[in-house]
Amino acid sequence: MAIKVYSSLSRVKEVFEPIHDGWVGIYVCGPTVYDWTHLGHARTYIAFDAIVRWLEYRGYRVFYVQNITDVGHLTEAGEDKVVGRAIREKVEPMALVEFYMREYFRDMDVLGVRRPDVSPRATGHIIDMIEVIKRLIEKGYAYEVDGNVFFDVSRFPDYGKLSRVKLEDMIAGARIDVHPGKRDPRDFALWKKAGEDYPLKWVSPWGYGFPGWHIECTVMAMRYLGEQIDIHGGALDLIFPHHENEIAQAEAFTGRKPFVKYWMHTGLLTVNGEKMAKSLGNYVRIRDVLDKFSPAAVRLFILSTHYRSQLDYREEKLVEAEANVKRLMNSLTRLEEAKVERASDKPASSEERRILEELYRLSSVFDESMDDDFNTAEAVSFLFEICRAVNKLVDLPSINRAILSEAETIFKGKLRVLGLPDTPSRREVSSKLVEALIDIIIDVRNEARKRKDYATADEIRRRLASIGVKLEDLPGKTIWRIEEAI
RNA sequence: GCCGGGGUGGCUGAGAGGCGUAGGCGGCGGGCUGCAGACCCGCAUCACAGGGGUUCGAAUCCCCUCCCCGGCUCCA
Repeated sequence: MAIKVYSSLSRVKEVFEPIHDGWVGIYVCGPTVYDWTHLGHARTYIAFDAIVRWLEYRGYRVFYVQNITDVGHLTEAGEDKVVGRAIREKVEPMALVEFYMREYFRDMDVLGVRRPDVSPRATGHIIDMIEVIKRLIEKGYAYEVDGNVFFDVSRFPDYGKLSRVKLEDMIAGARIDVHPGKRDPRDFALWKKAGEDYPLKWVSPWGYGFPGWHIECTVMAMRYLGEQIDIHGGALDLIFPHHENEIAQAEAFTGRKPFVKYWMHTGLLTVNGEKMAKSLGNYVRIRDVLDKFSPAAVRLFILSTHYRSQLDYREEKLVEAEANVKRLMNSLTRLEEAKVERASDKPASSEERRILEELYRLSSVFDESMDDDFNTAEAVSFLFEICRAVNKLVDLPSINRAILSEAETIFKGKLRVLGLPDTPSRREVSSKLVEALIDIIIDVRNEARKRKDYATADEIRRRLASIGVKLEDLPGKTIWRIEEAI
C-alpha cells in the first residue's frame, strides 16, 4: 500500500514518506506566460494532476503550488521573453502576461486539470527574491558586479548532483553566457541590471533591475511550502540548469539539505517523432488539439503512457483515444440505464458474485499500479478491464442493486482519479425537455418496430443519427446518447 | 564530446528475472439483434533489434554490435 516514487536525484524508486505526516507539499514549475500553451504543457500538468489526485485518493492532504513566470525568463539572446514579446506587439508587458495566463488557465480547466492551491507570480515576489539574494551575498554564495548579482558556483560543492553535469564538461561544451563580470562562466544570474528605459524593472540594493529565472521558483517554493519540500516537479528539460540552480540557491540559503525530498520529472513530448520546437514549426497548441478532439481523449492519450516516458504525438493516436473514451462512456450510459431499468432486490446470482469479485480484484490491481510510481498506463489497462466487467454485469437481465452500486462506485472512482468524465456525455448537452422528447420519439419508433414497420423505424434512427443522437436497441429497451452535439 | 531513454505481436503500448500471451485499435470467427450499432465470447504460427553470457528459468540481469529518440542552449 506504500506509494513508491521515482526520484530523479537518486534515480531509483523510493518509498514515499512525506516530511510531515499525512501532508504533502508539492511544487511544479509552471509556464512562462508569453505565448499560447502547447501540448507539452498539457502533458506535464495532466500528469501532475493525476499524481495529486492519487495522493489525495490515498488520504494525503496535498498542498499544490505552481508558479506563473512573468519575468526573468531569458531567451538564448538574453532577452526577457515577456518583455521582448510585449515590445514587438506594442503592449504593456503585464497585459501580455494577463492575456496568456488567462488562456493558460482556460486550457487547463477544459482539460480537467484542477487548479493549484496557489499560483504565485514571480512579479509578486520580487521583495522576497531580493531578501534571499541579499542573504546569499552575506553568506558569500553570491557577488555583485556592476548592478548584476551572480551565484558563485564554486562555493557550492554539490553543484551538479541532480543533473550529473560535470563542471569541466560544461565549460568545454555548451555555449554559456559569458557576462564580462562573471568570475566563472558557470556562475548564473540572480539579479540582472536593467537600463534606463527598460519597461519591467524594480529597485534593489544593486540598483534597477529584474530577477533571474531560477531564483523565483526557489523563493516561491520556500515561501509557500517551507524550506524543505516533499515533491518538486517539472519536465525533464528543466533539470539543467533550472532545477540544479534551484538546489544551489535553496540549500546555500537555508543551509539545510535536501531542499527537495523527491524530484519528479515528466518525459518530453515529440511530434511525429521529432522534438517539438518553435524552430521546427511543429508546435502543437492545446487550443488546436481541442478543436478536433475531446478533453477526455487528450487526457487518456497522455495518461496511456507513463509520465517519465517520452510521448509522441500523432493525430491517429488521438483518434484512437477518442474511440477509447467512447468505449468508457458507452459503458457509463449502460450503467445508468441498468440502474433505472433492471436493478433488482433479488439475492445475487453466482454470476453476479463472480463479476463483483473480479471488480474487487481489478480495483486493487489498479491501485497497485498507481502506487507504483503513478503508473497510469498500466492503471488504464485495468480501467478497461473494469469497463468490460461492468458491461458484463449490465448485460444481465436483472442485477442485484447492491452489486450494481458497488460496480458503479469502483468504475466511477477510477475514472475520477484519472480526471476522466464519470457521467455520460449526454447530460452536458441535453436538457429535461430534450430527454423527454427523445423518449417520445423512441416510443413511437418502437411501436413501428412492433408492427414490423422497419422502414419507418430505420428512418427515425437514421434521422436522429444525423443530428447526433445515436440509438441502441437492447433486449426490451432502447437507449440513446448524444455523440456529437449539433 | 558528455549524460539519459528506447528498440515488444498488423498498429499502438504496458511489463523489467517465474506470479495475466497487459490493455486498446484493427483483422477473423461466433453469440445477441428484424437490421444496424453497442456489448459479450473465442482465434491469430503466443511477440519481445541481433549475437554471446549469467540462471533451474531472461522480453526483463551482464557484455558486444546495429538502429532510433532526447538532454547538455530558451523550453513543460
